[in-house]
Amino acid sequence: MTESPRPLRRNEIRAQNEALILQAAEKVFAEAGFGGATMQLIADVAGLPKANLHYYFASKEQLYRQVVQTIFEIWLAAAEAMDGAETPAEGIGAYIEAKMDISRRHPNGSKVWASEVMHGAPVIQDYLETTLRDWTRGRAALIQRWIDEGRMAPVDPEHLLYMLWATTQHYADFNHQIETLNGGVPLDDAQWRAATDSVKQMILRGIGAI
Amino acid sequence: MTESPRPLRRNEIRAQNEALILQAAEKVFAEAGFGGATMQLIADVAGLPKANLHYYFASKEQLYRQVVQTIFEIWLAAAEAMDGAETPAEGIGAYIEAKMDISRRHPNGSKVWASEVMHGAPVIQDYLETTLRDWTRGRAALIQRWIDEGRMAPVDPEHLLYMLWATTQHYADFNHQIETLNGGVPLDDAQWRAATDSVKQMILRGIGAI
DNA sequence: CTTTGATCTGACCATACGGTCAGGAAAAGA
DNA sequence: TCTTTTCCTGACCGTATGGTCAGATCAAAG
Repeated sequence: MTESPRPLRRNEIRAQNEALILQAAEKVFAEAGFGGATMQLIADVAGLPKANLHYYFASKEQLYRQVVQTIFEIWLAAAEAMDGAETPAEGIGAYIEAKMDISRRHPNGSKVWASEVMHGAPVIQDYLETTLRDWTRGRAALIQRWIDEGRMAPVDPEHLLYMLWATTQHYADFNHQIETLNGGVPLDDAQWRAATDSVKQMILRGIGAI
Repeated sequence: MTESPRPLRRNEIRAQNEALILQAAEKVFAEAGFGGATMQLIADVAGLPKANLHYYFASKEQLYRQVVQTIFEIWLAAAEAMDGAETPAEGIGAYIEAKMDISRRHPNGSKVWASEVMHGAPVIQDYLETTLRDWTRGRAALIQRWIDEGRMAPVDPEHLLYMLWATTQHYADFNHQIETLNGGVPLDDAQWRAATDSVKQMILRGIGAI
């Protein structure tokens, strides 16, 4: 569509094409699943010949792995919203805000992750056992500290985390269902604001943080 | 494995084989997705020759459709737990119990449904637009009535329903992740009880029902 | 027993898929 | 300019897939 006529430098070419392919792959993997996605379709979406994909990514699986990895890193970065906070209302509220924002901006990434985990995490099992486990333990400890300090109700920190993940990611993974129930149109700005506020209100009150 | 040596009657043969195939299909579709599932694998899991599947089900898509339909009906039946109730705590509490129980007993069905919706509901779009929409409106009205009667906090009924779906189904759809974080073993009876209680407590308190 | 219609299945087919490769085009370096 | 390296791609390949079909098998009706 909008092709830059300027000749590209070597570095730019590689960076641009890899980004183009990853973007197309995220979309196709999200819409069709790993098994249903085809390299040909990804190539078409990216606007490149199929053989060109295999120049940058050795195999379908390797391309998929990169897509999943990218999403995971986005989520990890969002978790920092929880850290600097003094109170649970602040920390968990900011985390909900950040995760709802990701659900809106990266619904496809969220879907690819969900699909991967649902199928038994064949590709990112090591991440679950290392990075995610450590992350979870750290945050559970933080929540437990808040509980011990009497700043919130004595809930099970692990199940609270599951609720946070489930609820926020639902707006990405099930956005088609939500859209259908919304009269066939996506949530607009005000509705996303309302959704985020609803989630924050219900969860924060549910854990006695407000 | 446990084959009944007794000769089967005609009706029994059909009913038994269809059930066998549907059960195998649910498992394979859940583990591999629609695109990744193969009729050969479903046949192997069912212990039947592949050609026999096509005797009972005309196509892979038709078999898939039946699997999705079955799950949907299970969920609809569970919704009745919400109806007879007097108070929100009773009604929503019973609904959470029922949905958590389904997540434990039918994790594969839940995954197939999630996968179908994530991929844009190509097969069950009509269900979303008719049955599910009507169901949602009915329950939202019921919740609104409770709010108007001052029995619970004024939350947005629709977002409450999303939270209920998201949280309960998370224990089925992401059971692999939960299992990994649980030291690699599935939740036992006590842990399922604790999970259900946690969810009930947080949500019911979150909506001011207790 | 004979007939009938449902059940079953090995062998087969057309297609689509992931992946390869030889060789051309283009940019960077000398 | 000439050489080298990277980038690009049409054509091709082996394999696996969903689906078909003719004919065997078997329960039940007459």
